[in-house]
Amino acid sequence: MNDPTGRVFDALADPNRRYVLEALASRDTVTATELAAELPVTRQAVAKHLAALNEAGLVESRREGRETLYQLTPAPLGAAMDWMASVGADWDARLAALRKHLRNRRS
Amino acid sequence: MNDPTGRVFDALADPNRRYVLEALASRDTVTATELAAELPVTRQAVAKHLAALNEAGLVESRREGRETLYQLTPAPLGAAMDWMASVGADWDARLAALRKHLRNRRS
DNA sequence: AGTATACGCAACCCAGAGGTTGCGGATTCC
DNA sequence: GGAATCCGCAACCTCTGGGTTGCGTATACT
Repeated sequence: MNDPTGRVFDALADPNRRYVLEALASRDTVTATELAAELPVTRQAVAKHLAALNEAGLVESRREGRETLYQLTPAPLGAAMDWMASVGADWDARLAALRKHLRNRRS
Repeated sequence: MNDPTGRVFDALADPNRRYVLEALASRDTVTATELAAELPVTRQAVAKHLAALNEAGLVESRREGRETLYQLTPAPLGAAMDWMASVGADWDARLAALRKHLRNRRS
């Protein structure tokens, strides 16, 4: 799991974690207890998810007084999207080659 | 897990599954035993992974004689990329608004 | 016909992820 | 100072996901 892209997909694989990211996308700062009120899980569970997101580099934490604020860091999403795009692109290339080959055979 | 996007991320969360997709991107057709030779796992394990990828709509299977051929179907990748893009975009929008706000305060 | 190959199905094992409860320590409010 | 929040740490539980072995079956080779 040293692979950063792998950690991102791992982080995105959980629905609660995706909810956290969605919330973070429209709220720009959030605390664990705040999210725990909107989710069917405990504050500690949310804290673990935030830790996982932080581990994946998708989130940064900053302590402000007695509460810990979490903030989105969408950069790693780019790398993950690049991976998917490359898989899709290579496949598209092969598909195009196949089409060309079929056209040549037919003529 | 009715959410199709969720199933895609779930599928991409496993390194062996990502290897399968990479192989499939450059080979356009593949069998379970073939992949099992290149991976540190059994044929059955690979078969399960292919089943998971099929469940996520990333792969299609077709039986040809005594072997089962698997083929990439990259369409669902697009939906997953859209999800990530929207999260990133919303965040970027909020960031731009914050910058604007700071500029106004400063002047 | 007999052997070898490729598959699917089922039972089983096990580590780890997601979740909970129960604390104790800071920080803010009155 | 005392009560109310907000947090982190740790122990614990449960269940599912990735993996294996074993077996029966269908297709291909010779």
